[in-house]
This record gives sequence, C-alpha cells and structure tokens, in this order.
Amino acid sequence: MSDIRVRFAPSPTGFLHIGGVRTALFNYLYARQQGGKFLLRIEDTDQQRSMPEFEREILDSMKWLGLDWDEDLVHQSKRLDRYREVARELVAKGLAYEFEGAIKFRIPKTEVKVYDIVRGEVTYDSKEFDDLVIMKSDGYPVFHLAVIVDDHDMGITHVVRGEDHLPNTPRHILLQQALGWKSPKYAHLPLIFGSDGTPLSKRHGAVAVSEYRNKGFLPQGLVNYLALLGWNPGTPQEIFSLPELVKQFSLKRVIKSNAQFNPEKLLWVNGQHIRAISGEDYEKQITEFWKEKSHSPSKELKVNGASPNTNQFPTRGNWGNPDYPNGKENKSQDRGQDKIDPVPEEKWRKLITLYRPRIQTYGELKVQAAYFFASPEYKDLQLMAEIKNSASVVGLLKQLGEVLEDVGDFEDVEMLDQKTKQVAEAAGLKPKDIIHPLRFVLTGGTASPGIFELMSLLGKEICLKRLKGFLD
RNA sequence: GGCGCUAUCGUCUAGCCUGAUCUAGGACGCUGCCCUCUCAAGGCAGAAACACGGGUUUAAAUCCCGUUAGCGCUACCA
Repeated sequence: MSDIRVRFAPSPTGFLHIGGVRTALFNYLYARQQGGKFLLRIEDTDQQRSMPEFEREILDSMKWLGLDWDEDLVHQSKRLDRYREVARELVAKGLAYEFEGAIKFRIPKTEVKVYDIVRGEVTYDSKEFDDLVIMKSDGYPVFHLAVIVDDHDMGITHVVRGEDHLPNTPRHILLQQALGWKSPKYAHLPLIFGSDGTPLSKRHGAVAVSEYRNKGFLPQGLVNYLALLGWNPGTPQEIFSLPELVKQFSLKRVIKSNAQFNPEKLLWVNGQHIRAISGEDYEKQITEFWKEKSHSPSKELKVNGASPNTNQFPTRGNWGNPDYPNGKENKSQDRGQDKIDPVPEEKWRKLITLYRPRIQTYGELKVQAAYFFASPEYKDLQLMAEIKNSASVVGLLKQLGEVLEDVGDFEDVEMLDQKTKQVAEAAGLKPKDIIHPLRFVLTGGTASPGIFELMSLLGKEICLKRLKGFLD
C-alpha cells in the first residue's frame, strides 16, 4: 500500500473516447501497480455542454473496460462554493483581482520549471503568460482553478494527463504556489492521432468506446492495444491481460512522441485475445454479445447498429465482399426459408468454435457465417454460371445429392467426408473438384470453414434443399 | 507570430541516458512459401526506417548546435 493517488477527470460533454481511455488506463495502471488509489472526477462545470447521459455513458464504459475506481465520484458542479472560496482567498491576498465581473489571477513574472516524469525538466517564462481568468463572470470556475483545487483537496500525488496540458502546467504550478500548496508530480502522455496525423475525431471512424463494444471488441483487447500506444514493456511481449499490464507498467517507459491509432493492429490484438481466452469465456462472451444484438429474428443480419459497411474497419468478412454489405438492406426476410435460428445450443457451440480462429471481433461472426442464418445469396453470377454450365460438375452434384440421401443424419463428419470423396473418385476427379462447387452451392461464396463440418452443422435437410434448389 | 513538445520501416515501437555488440531488432499491414477442400488460424521467408546539415570523437541512430517538419498551448472550453 502506498499513498499514491491519481485521478481520471473526464468532462461529461461526450462519450468516452479512445484518447480518454488511454489517459484513464495509464492512470489506472500506475495506481494499481503502485498500490495507490485511482479516483474519478467529473468535470461538469460547463453548464451548457455537460449532460448526465454522457456521465452515465462514461461510467458504463469504464466499468466495461474493467477500469474500476476507488472512493466516491467527485463532481465539480457540487464544489462551486469551494472554488469561490479559494478565488476570494486569492483576491484577499492581492494575488488575484476582479475584472469585468470575472476574477483574474495575477501571473507572477518568473521562471517556472516543470519536472515531468516522461519529458524531464521543461522551463517556461511566465512573462509569456497573460493573467489567467480563474472565475468566470457567471460565477463558475475556469478549468485551471477547479483542477488545482480539486487535485489539492483530493490529495492527488501524480497528475497523468495528455500532452496538450503541458503548457498549462506552469500556470497551475504558479497557482499552487500562490496558495502555498505543494504541486503534485506530473506526467504528460503523448497524444493519439488518426491515420492522417490529425487529432482523433469522428472522421477517423469509431472513437467512442461504446462503438467498439457494439462491434464485439473485447475490453481487454481494446485496453491491450491502447496500452501499446505510447508505452511498451521493453520486451517483445505484445499480448497482455489487464493484470499483466498492471504488473509491468511503468511511467518511465512512456514514449514521448505522438502516436497514430491503427485500427488494423487493434483488430489483430483483439483477435489474439479471442484466441487466448478460455473456451468457456469465449462461449459465454460471444453468446452474450449476440443475445443482446438479436432481439427479433429479422434483425439477425444487422450486426447491430454497427452495420458492417459503415464501420471504418477493414473487417474480414465484409471488406470487399458484396454478399452482405449492408445491415439495413439485408434480404434475410426474402431468403428466410432456410432459417435455422434460433440455433440450438449444441449447434451454436459448434458454430462459434468453427469461427473462433476466423473472427477478430464477435460482431464478425454472423457476417461471416450469414449462410447459417439465411439462404445463401449467389452474388457471383459468373461463378454460378460456370458451375451450372459444366455438365460434369452438375452431374457430380446430382450424384452427391443422391448419395447423401442415404447418409442418415449428418452427425458423422467423417462419413460425409468419405461419401463425398467417393463420388469424386468414382468420376475420376479430385475431391476438390466437387468440394469447391459444393461450397458455393451451400454458402454462396468461396470461403468457409471445412466443408464437412459445415455440412454437418447445416444439417441434412438444409444441405439437400440447397443442393436441389441450386440444380433446379 | 510567440512559447513549448516531438522526430528510427507505411503504422506501433526496441535501441539513445551509460557512443563501438546496429551490415538497426520485434509487431501490425504487405508479398511469397509451407500446411490445406476454400478462407482463416498457425509456421517459415522477404521487401521496408535512423528527417536534413554541421560539429565532437579513433568511432554517432546514440552526445552538441542548427535547419526542416509535425503537434500542442497562446479562450470568461476542458
């Protein structure tokens, strides 16, 4: 146990976004590793823009990410009297003065040294600073005042925040000195940018934590990726659980330069986590995820509000795949006759196992496995024509259909394998000469898990129906 | 404009403090190969970087100076 106390201080003027999470995460990691406290403060002094919904959203996101905090929330809106008191004290001491209804802090002209844990010593000359408004004419404190008062009252020992606050720090130090308060230690984190080098914003795609949650990212995947943006352990390890991060984190190893957010690597990290967690956790999580997403059968392919083509991710399964490009316009109603959803538990279990190595987010499952939930859509007309115009392939498929009629149920994957290959061999062809067309018939595409597992899962009835439907 | 921060493969980064072990290492992505019924996953291989210019030194990615570029701050936003 140490007496280290850090805080994350979001403004409830929007959703918790990627940059905020990174700041929160580094504070959290530092506190947990040092055995200190991680506090949460809501900076809601901007009356116009602060909304309770946003606060709820931020708190929800923090919980989902597993960044649990200590002690009670602090709301700046409930501490207005305290800020006024401090401002009055400054005025009484002659260190601040009224100006057009506001109160301004008189900046002492001096050299101010900031000792930053990640950047070292940075020197400012306060001659460059104008006197600082600390209380607005509406009686509300300005950010600078509220921050130093709260940090002091909350006993904050380390302020870990974005680099954009570095130039504010000397002003804060001056304010602390005027009040006779000890300054906390500072650590300024590099900023996160989009792929075009500009600050991360909606233009760059998903920035809100909730969007990642809706797409089926794992909290530990997002946390893991963000931890690597601006920090590294100095070892080749890249995949970490939250406890591992806590163990290895160090402010000393925080990078100084700004970083670009790379959605592709995030996807990769998330995929690694999908494969790293226990089978039980995987089943529980992905099932829960899809349970929440599928309230009505007709919504099945919608992949939530996060329709595949509006996200900025080159997600496998929808990228460049014209089959199921749009959640809103899906044709599942028209093609619903093969619907096998709700999927029996046993089938669902097999299905998610089949797709575990193929998905990078839980949201990808039903995009990639769409043909399990609706009839396949044969978009590649050329390929379809090729198959239909080949007398030998059509004959092969017909024959296969007949052979499969006698197979019984499709539980025995090995049996399906043997029978199918026998049909090909009897015709003097290679197994793949029948497997590939068969895959197209059954899925409408050219990519899928192993064909025999697929057949078994789809079941005899649907396989034969699709086969006949295709050949008619 | 002023002040400040930063600068290694396309991207995230190791190395820089304590100069020689760096013909610069890893990861994502990309390419090829293996595996294989396709797609993945997995394995292997490859292309790909020390911003530029000066110093200091026997020796510089590493130290110093300058330039350039990017970013931040310069609000009665936070």
